[in-house]
Amino acid sequence: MSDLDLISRHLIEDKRSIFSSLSESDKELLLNTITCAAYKKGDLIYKEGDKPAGLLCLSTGKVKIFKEGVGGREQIIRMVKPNGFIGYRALFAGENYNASSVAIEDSIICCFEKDSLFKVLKNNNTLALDIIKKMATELGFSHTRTVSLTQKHIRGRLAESLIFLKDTYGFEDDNQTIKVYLSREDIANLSNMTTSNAIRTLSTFASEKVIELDGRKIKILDLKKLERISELG
Amino acid sequence: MSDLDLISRHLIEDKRSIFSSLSESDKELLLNTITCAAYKKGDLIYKEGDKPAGLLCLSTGKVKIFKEGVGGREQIIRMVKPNGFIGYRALFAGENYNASSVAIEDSIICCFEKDSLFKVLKNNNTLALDIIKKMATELGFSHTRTVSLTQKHIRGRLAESLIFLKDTYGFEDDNQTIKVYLSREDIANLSNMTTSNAIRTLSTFASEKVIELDGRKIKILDLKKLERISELG
DNA sequence: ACATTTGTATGTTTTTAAGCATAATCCATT
DNA sequence: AATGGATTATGCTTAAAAACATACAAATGT
Repeated sequence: MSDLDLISRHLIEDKRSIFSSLSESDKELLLNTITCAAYKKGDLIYKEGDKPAGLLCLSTGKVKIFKEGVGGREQIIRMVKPNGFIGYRALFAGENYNASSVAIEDSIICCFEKDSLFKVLKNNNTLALDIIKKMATELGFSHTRTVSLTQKHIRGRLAESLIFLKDTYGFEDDNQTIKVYLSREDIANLSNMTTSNAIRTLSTFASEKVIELDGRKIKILDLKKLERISELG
Repeated sequence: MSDLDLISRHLIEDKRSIFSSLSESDKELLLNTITCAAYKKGDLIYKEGDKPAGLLCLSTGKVKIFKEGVGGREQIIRMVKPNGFIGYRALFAGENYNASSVAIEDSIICCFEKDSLFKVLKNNNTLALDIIKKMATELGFSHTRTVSLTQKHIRGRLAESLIFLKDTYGFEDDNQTIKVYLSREDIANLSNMTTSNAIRTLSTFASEKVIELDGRKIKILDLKKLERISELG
């Protein structure tokens, strides 16, 4: 059995996978039509307007999903971690992608082929209900985010983003360093601000001993304070 | 048969309803546990933190859905028109509401009881897939809106909101007047700006002959121009 | 019919964050 | 090791929108 076989099998068999409770034959159907690919850091996975070929699932690595707005300025709308889905919204809406996706680390991504997936989906109500639940949760997240990004001030937005990154990717072994290494530009695009302001505000947080900076490494020194900054707006 | 019976039956039987293709017995199950209620303009339907009792569906009237943000400032995240669902996100996510809902016109709202609905949903895959599609579309809308609200300037945001209201509620018989009558404050809360700025910018649009104002009545005189303002940001 | 509140309108000031400029630093590649 | 390009850092200026202030009109309740 090849490495990629193992990888795709794991995506389905893992007990946290929404596919884990499928019948063996359904699992086989999905496995037989899955394709996996490796992406280098910075590689484009898909861009706005592309047609989804299936359901993408991140096996290893990290991925950002963003929309291009006014004057090409990008807004990151989601960060994906291993075992997370990529671009499922467009697939299920029957639309082309209206966001773009780029690997921010070397990544392996598997694609569940569309027709097989829908075939399985038609006969598995639990799966459909799981997807409904997943999307409803994501929609709630999106609404919350809209309000934060529009109403909070720069400090609040940046603090929220740092907490979001911590919640998504967790800490390194030191229990302080956020386990993702973004450029200042990406942090800005996540937090709806200019790169200069992201840099400036990060420095301010560092001088206030809320965080510690070392290149792209961000240590959270005082989570309580960061949460207070986030809530204050 | 009572008026309310007729109303709820119509919600299910109407060919555009997602329930129209259900079996007669499933329809009966839903109908037997439905409850309808009348709301006056300004009435609260539910508020953030409330627990959903079922799937709300607007029969007649108009409803706004909004979140409270920094300092109680509200952001309208959705406007509902007849036959539209209200509060389905929280229900399907298995969460309490994280937005509030208020009737902006006298409205009749029916509630499909939760357990019956899920019973029907478990045995109707097409229905589940329809809901997935609906939510995926809504999620796309939310992302687009996030980018508009954060990146566009005031004029662009207001123009977009006016077009959105036109697309949602349509025109009066004159083919110009937007068929919804919101306070300046609601328009502001829809467009992420202060009430003063909504008033000011509406006046500017009127002086530029893009729209015509008469109290809460808004006539779109030059849709092309409005679209251009919206796209420019 | 009157008072009271709520909503609309518009001018002025202040705050916030974007925009722009420049320098230093870090990387990648030759 | 040298070069060029991207990234990070920081100061300064400008633009955008919020905040504030006031006036007036419309709706609501007594």
